[in-house]
Amino acid sequence: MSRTRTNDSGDRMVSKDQTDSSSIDEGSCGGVLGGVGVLKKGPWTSAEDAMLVEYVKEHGEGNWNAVQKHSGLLRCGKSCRLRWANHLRPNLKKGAFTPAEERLIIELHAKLGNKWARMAALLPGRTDNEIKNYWNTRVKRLQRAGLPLYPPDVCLQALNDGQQNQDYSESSGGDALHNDVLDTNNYDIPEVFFDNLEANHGPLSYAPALPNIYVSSMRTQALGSLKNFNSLPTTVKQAKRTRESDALLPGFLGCDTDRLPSFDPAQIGSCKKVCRPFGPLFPYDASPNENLAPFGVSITGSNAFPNGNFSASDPLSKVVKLELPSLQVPNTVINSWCTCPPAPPSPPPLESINAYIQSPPAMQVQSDYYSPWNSGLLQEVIHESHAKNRTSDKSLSSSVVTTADGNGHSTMELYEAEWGDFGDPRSPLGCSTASVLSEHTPISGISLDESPPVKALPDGGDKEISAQLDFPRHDALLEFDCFEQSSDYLAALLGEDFGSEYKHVASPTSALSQGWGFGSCAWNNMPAACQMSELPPDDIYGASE
DNA sequence: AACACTAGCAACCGCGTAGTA
DNA sequence: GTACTACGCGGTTGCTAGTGT
Repeated sequence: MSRTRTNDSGDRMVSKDQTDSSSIDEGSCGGVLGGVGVLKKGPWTSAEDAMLVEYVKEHGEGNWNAVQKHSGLLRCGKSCRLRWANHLRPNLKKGAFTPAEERLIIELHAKLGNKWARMAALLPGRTDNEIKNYWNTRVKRLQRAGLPLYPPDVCLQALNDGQQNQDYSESSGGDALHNDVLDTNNYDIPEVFFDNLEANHGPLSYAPALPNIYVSSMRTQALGSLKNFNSLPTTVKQAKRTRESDALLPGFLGCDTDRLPSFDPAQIGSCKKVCRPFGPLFPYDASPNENLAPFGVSITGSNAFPNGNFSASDPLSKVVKLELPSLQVPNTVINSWCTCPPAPPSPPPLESINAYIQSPPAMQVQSDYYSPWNSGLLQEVIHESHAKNRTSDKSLSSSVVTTADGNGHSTMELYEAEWGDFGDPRSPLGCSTASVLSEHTPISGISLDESPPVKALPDGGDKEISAQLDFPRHDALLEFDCFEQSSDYLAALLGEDFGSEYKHVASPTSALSQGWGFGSCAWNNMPAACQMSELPPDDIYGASE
């Protein structure tokens, strides 16, 4: 299916041009330029390429509108620039993306969103258009397959970056919701990961549907439709287009050590910052019926859903509409709903929350709405619930976190299959993120409607969850060969400083040892199921120190 | 073999933004 | 302040090649 891209455009274009004189048309660049002639559109011919190359050799890049003037090329400057940038400039790498590149793209996209040019800058020899096409194709493919867009580890890392950003913003003393850093870095990221452990997307819910998917590119979909997905980075758009200002890079590279939150094991269970504006991009589906935040808080206008998915016609969104973009939600809301102890003044009584969860209004409470806030709230609730009444009150957790089918399968198994190319997908968080992603899988082959009802866990259910999340200890993650490879690759691209840190972060084990990256992400964003586990973190991940 | 369908890619288009004269 | 230029990006279109019937 895949066409060879190597040097194909020219030849193909020649034939095309030879047969299609209609390619000469009014160009978007003005069509007729200064009476010189009609600007040509359509595929480039080898002759045109040669002319352009010659021009660039002589005059260098830039001033593309002068190309037509100086070279006689009947192409608009824009077209020339694109042609040069995408096909003619030296050191362009042709051919299919390598697995390492694919992985890197995925990682970058998780961090940067649709910043194709920025990604291209980190992928030597690749163009933004190429990356975009690859991504869009991939999205479509995975969408069809009902797969999540991102592998668990990438999701988690992105989330962790968000945490870092949050930490940074908080430590910087600024208004976390209004400072530029956040505007730039903290894109609305869906959260509430533990919801996705719902049984209704039980393990392997769609795994059988994807046997033949191109494994190396198989992560996705989670994140919904292509449009939804593509729209998500609109948050990036709104984050203002700074020209390689690197404003976003900290988010992605996440390696500004000054910003790195220290990983305090003592903090692990404290659930202190469960609500974070998750960092760069976590594209996901924000279909209309998923806009309902827990407890009836429907956050509309979120930057995360700029694509119109917040349909006014959506009855669910009528509950409570916060018209502010998510990052502009009043602090009071945030404080009351998202922050954990110390003593949040306004969190609804646990009982009421429980009541709500257990007897939600007549609306969808699929827990598949991911606001930047509900995660924190839920985590808090869960945490409190767990702390308060570890043995008696399982209802809350069971409402939020449900086990799969009880047969011991976990969603990770799916990813194990999906992510074979990238080593062991059974990251400690694979369980959650996979579920999270699957939650937003409209085309998963299993509709939400078909999902089994959320079931309350029997006593000890949390342990069951824990058992189901019986992922290997983190030392098993050493199998993340490809991940390491891509990290190495990134290191090579970005220099040792970044590379080393990124690699450390990228490496689950090193992340754990360093106390961030996977480590901090792993726990702070740990699905409730994991957090509710009786096991201390060390018992989950294994001794990290 | 012929046809229809589909995936992937190159290129275009329109809009917005940044830099500069 | 304005115009111009270049760039970035999302969306779209059209073509080619592969695949299925």
